[in-house]
Amino acid sequence: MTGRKRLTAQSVVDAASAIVDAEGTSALTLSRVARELGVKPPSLYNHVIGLDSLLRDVALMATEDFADRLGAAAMGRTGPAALRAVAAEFRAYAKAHPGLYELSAQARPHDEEYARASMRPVEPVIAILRGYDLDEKESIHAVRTLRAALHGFVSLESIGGFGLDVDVDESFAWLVASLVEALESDTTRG
Amino acid sequence: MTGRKRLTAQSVVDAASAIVDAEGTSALTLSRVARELGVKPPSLYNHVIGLDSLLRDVALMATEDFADRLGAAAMGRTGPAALRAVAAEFRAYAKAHPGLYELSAQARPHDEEYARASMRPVEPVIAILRGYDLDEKESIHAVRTLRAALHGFVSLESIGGFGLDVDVDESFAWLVASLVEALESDTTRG
DNA sequence: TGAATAAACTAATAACATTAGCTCAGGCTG
DNA sequence: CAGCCTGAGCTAATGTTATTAGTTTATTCA
Repeated sequence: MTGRKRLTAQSVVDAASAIVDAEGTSALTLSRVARELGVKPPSLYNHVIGLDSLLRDVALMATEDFADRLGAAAMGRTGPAALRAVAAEFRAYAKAHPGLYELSAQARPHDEEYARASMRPVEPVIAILRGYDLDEKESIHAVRTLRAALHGFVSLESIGGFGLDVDVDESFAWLVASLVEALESDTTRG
Repeated sequence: MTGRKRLTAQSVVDAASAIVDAEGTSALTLSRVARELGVKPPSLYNHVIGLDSLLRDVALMATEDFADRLGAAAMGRTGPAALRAVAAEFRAYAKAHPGLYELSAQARPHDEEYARASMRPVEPVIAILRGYDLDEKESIHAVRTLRAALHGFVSLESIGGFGLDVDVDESFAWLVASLVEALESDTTRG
C-alpha cells in the first residue's frame, strides 16, 4: 500500500473548519473528522492534541482570517466610508462562515495567546476612529459600541433572530448609519 | 426506605438551570443533573424526554423570565427613560444569569413555540418605540438595531471580550446614549 | 386489603474521547 | 547496501456519556 493517508496538522484543521462551518461547532467530533479524512480516530492524535485543542486551532485560524479581511476592507479608506466598508465585510464574513464566526467570537479563559489574537479584528476599527476627534476614553467607548452592535447584529441574523417581513440589509444599513451618526455628533459635541 | 427522592419535572429543570448558570451550557449533562439530585441518570427519563429536551425547557423558562423582567423594567416609563431602564435590566439579567442568557439567545430551528417565546423579550422594546414617531419599517429597523446592540454588548461582556482598562459601565452608558440619540434624530428628520 | 401506577432501579447498547502498544514504510547511518 | 529509527498509521481497551428495556417497589386508591 503506497497510498497511506499522509495527514498533516493543517489538513486536520481544514477538515474541522469545513465541518464547523457546514454544521456548527457542536457537530465537530474527532470521529467525524477522521471519517471525513478516511482515517481512524486515534490517528488524529499524531497531529492534534485533542478535541479541545483542535477547536482552539480552528478558532485561532478563523480569527486571523477574519481580522485580515477587516483590515483589507479598511485599507485605503477613512471616516464613514471606512466604517461602512468594515461593517459590510464584518457581516459578509459572518454570513459566509457562520460556524467559524461563532467559534471565533467565543472566549477561552486562561489563554493569553488567544486573547491577543482576539484583539486583531478590532484593530481596523481602532485605526479608523483615530480619524475622529475623540479622546482616549471616548474612543474606547466607541470601539466597544461599534463592535457590540456589529457582533450583535450578525449573531442575531445568523441564528435567524429577525423575522422575515422587513429587509435585513436595510436594517443593517440603518444600524450602521446610526453608529456613524452617533460618532459624528459626539465628535461635534466635543 | 421511606425517603425516596420524589423528583418532579420542575426540580430537574431547576437543577439544570443552576448548572447552566454556574458552569455554562456545555457543563450540562444528565449524569451531572442526576448526581446533583442524588439519583441515577435513567431516573431522569421519568421526568424529561432527554438532554435536548431538557436544554430546550431550560431555555424556554429563561426566555420567559427574561421577558418578564424587561417588561417590568419598562412599566410606567416612556421614551428615553424607558429605553435606559430596559437596557439596564437587559444587561443586569445577562450578568446575573450568564448561562441562561446565552442559552436563551440561541436559536432552535423547527421549533415554532420556541420562536414565539423568543419574541417576548422584544415586546417591551416595540412598545417603547410606539412613543416615537417612526413609520412601520423604520420602527422595525430601530428594534433590530437596539436588540443587536444590547445583545452584542452583553455577549461580549460576558465572554470577557472587553479589555480591563476602561470602565465598562461607562461604555454601556455611551452605547445606550448613542442609540437614544440616533432614535431622536431619526424621528426629528422624519 | 389488594391492585394499579408512578418512579425509582439495574443492565445493556452505542457513540465518543482518549491512551497504550503494535506495525510498517521510508529515510538516514554506518 | 543493510540495518535501524522514526513517523504515522493501526487495533484494542478504558471511561464517560445518552439512551432504552425491563424490573422492582412504594404509594395511592378503590
